[in-house]
Amino acid sequence: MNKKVVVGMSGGVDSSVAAYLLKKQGYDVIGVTMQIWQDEAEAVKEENGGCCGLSAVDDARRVAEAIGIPYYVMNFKNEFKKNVMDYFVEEYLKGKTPNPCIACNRYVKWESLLNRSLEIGADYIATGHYARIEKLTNDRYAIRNSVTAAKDQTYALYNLTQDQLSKTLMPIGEFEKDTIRKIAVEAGLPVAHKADSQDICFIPDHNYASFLEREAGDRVPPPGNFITQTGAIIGPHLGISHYTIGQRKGLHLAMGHPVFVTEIRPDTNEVVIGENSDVFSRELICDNVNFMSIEDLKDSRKVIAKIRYSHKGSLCTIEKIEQDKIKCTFDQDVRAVTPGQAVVFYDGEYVLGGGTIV
RNA sequence: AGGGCUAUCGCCAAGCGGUAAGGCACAGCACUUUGACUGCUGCAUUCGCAAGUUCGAAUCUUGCUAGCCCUG
Repeated sequence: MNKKVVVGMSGGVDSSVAAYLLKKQGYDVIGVTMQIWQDEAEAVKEENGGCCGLSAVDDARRVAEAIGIPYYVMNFKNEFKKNVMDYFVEEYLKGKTPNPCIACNRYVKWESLLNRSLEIGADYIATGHYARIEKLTNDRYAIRNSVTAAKDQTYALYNLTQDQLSKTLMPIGEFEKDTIRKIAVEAGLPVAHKADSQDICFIPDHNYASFLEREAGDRVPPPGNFITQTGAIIGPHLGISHYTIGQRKGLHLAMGHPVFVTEIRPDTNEVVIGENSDVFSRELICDNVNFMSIEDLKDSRKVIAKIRYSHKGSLCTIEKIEQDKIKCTFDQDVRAVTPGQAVVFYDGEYVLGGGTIV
C-alpha cells in the first residue's frame, strides 16, 4: 500500500508542484487548503498577496483536479488566531517585532495540520517550501538549505520539532524556482504563472498599525517621545508598536540626515533614535531555543547565524549561558538585532537550531 | 515703539541681475512567505506682501508685514 501524504496547498505554484511531484512519485496524495484567517466572503474578493488567503481555495481545487487527487479545505481559524494573530499582537504591544510566519509554521502548519492529517490516516504532510529535510548520522532530522540560494526558506522553519520533521516531505527543495515553474507549465497546472506570495497574509492592506488597533483597542501603547541616546527629547512618536529596530521611514523626523530607531523602551514608552552606525551590534542573546541538527549545545562553537529572513548570514560563536538561553557573538557587527525576531544557526547547509532574540 | 539683522518647498539650506541646487521629511514603485533595511522615481511656473528700476529680478530700490538681536 502506498504511503499517504497530505499536501498543504496554498493555491500557489510551489505547493501545487509539490503535490504533482509526490503524485508522480507514487504517493497517495491528498490536497488540503487551510482556512486560517479569511472569511469566506473576503476570500472570494481576494486577488493576490498572502501565502494563505485569497482565491487560494479556487486555485488549489483546480490544481487538485488537474493532478487527479482528492481535495479538502480544513478550518484552522481558531488555531491560527490563537497561535499567530494573538502572538503577533502581544509581541507588538510589548515593543517587540514578531515573525508570524515562524509561528504559523510551528504551531499551525506543523501542529494542527499535521495532527489532523495523521488522524485521517496520513503518514506525512508535505509543503511547497524551498528546503530539504535529511536524517543525519546522529539520527536527528535537520532542515537543509534548498539547492537554490535565491529562494531558501529554511529560516522560517528552524522551530520545527524532530517529530514534526520525521513526518514531513518537502519535494521541491531539490529544485530551482525556475525549474518549478517549468514543471508547472509542463504539467499544465493552472497556476504556473502566479506571482510569489509575500507580506503578512492576514493583513492584506499592509497596515499592521490599524490591525493592532482593531485587535487590541486601547491596549495599544500610547504616543510618547523620540529621544537621543543621551536622553534629549527630539519629537513625539505614535506609540512604540509603530516601530522596529533599524527603521528609518515613517519617523517624520527631518534631522537633515537619515536617522534610525536604535532601541525601543517599553517601560518608559520611549523610542531611541540614532545614526545608522548606532544600529550595529556585535552580540545578542536568544531564548526559546529549538535544536535541530544537534540535541543540545555543550561547548561553544562557530556557526553562521541569520538574524532575519533575508539575512545572508554572519559568522559567529554561540555558547549556552543558561538553560534555554544562548549567547551569540558575531565576528563582525551585524545591523539591527531586533528583539522578537528569530536567530537561526547553521552548521554548513544544515539548520543547527535557533531561538528568539531577546 | 531708537538702531541692526533676517524673511526661498513640511524642516534645513544654495542662490549675489539671466530665467529656483542639495539634504532631510513625505509619496509611489521595485525588492521581500515577518517587521525592517536598500534601490529607483516623484516632490516650489515660484522665492513674506505690494509697487518700482530693467529686455530680464529670488537676486537692485521703496513701502508694508513678521521674527530675532542690541539700546531705551
